Amino acid sequence: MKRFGLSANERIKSRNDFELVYTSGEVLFSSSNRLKAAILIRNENEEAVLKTAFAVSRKCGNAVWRNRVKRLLRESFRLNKESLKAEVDSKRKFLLVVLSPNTINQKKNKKIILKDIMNDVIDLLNQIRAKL
RNA sequence: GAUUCAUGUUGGGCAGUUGCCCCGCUUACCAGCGGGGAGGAAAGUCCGAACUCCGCAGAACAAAGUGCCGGGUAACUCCCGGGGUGCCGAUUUAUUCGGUACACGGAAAGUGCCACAGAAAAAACACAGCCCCGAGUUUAUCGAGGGGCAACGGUGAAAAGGCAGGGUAAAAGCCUACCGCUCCGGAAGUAAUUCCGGUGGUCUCGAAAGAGAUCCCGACUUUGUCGGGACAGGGCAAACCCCACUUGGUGCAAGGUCAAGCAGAAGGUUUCCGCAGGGUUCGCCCUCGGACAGGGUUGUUCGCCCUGAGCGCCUUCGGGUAGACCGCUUGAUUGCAGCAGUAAUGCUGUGACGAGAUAAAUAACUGCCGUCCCGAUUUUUUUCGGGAAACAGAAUUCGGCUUAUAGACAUGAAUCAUCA
RNA sequence: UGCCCCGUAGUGUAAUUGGCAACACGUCUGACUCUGGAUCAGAAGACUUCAGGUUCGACCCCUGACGGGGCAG
Repeated sequence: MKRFGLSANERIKSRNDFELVYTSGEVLFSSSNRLKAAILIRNENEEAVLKTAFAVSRKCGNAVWRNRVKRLLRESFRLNKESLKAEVDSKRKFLLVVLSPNTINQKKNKKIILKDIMNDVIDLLNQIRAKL
């Protein structure tokens, strides 16, 4: 397994998993309120599972902007997921995460770069780790 | 030379690290190596097709669309060429040239509408008015009444061909010349269309269309033939409509293959014993007793209690959900050259092809170079620091149209400045 | 991917054979009141989303953009 990779079986791909997260999960907000994360935690599981997805609503901006935000979210998650992964592996949790933008949109943040996203992602990951 | 606008082309490059998607190979479920990975609009979804399934003997109607003519094309609400009309500019004084815009069939098939104003808004019930006759009487520049007329007046977006002359009681295409319109004939052109010539009367038959006779005019093959308007009824069809032409519906989540789970159907299995009792359609069923199996009862054994069902299990079948795969990218493709054509485009030769995802990849960061801007330094060149780089993301595939686009380059127009 | 609807004062709605853009709330000014509210009187506020076209004349008809909303699988 690559250290900073994010391959297909680490991502949420089925519709059932999404409905699980949105119906029975809970929602966390970053400290600056710019991002939000919907998560689902289950304790008893044979093997540790950590799956992620990145969702951006159509109301935030056009297709180019939405794709860019998703790529930046994925990039910052990919670079900072190591400690969360170790926690999940040691405690044998089942964890689903969906990261989304909360207050940022294309009108306010036309040009968006990685530094704008990274700190909020790290903050959200720390919150999730505290919940485990 | 600068700025602005319009049109067209282009839409930064190289290297490294960390990642993602597809293909191939090595491996064996973890990886490694190699190759490839957004656009001119991928957008809007406004048209046209390919392809798919469904429907369909044929015809007609309905509905929708198109609408000067010819060509191109697989097809088109597209493109090219030509014509007409309007506007602008130049030339010039009645034409020619250039640019530009145009949904540009039919208003004489019918229906409808044209507010306000105006007498009247469509084959005029004529307001003010003009002219003639004129009872009457106050004899006048009066006038009941009857008749003729539509020139002139104001309104309006639009008022029933224009102008001039004749004509008349006053008038009128009532007549004439020119123009315009319509129609007819001839010529040019594939056609739209253009050019040239002509565009009178009387009588008879007929509902009309039209036919015939005669006079006149013109032409010619010259005594015969041919041709010869009704000056009418404005606009709107992006109002209904008429005419001509076109169109079956559906859309890759089309459609097809495999197929968990759940539900369904069919079949099999569905404990054994009793000279016990009863019933029987002779397959079997019910009751009782015993064994056997499973469960419960307290931790174990015995004992006791419950159960032995059409339940469960197994096999097969059809349809088919989740899911997987195919459709899925080489095609009405495109660069260059030649030929045909005014052009759109076509043909031939030769070369190229390098996305195929499906909660949806094509990215992030760093450095250097190139472009532009700002600041410092410098006579300038240079150097240093900071900043900017658009519109926008494939989703079955093509042909168009429309819209969005920083900077650079090219062409054209306008304005300003400088020089000659 | 395909399809449908809407756009009018600050806000919510009217206005159709095509003929003066209307109403309510809100805003402003004045009156009443010690002040405010309520009430009364009056006023302002629209290039009818934008750009073209048809027409004498367009919120209305046509074409193209832009924005918003919705539906189906």
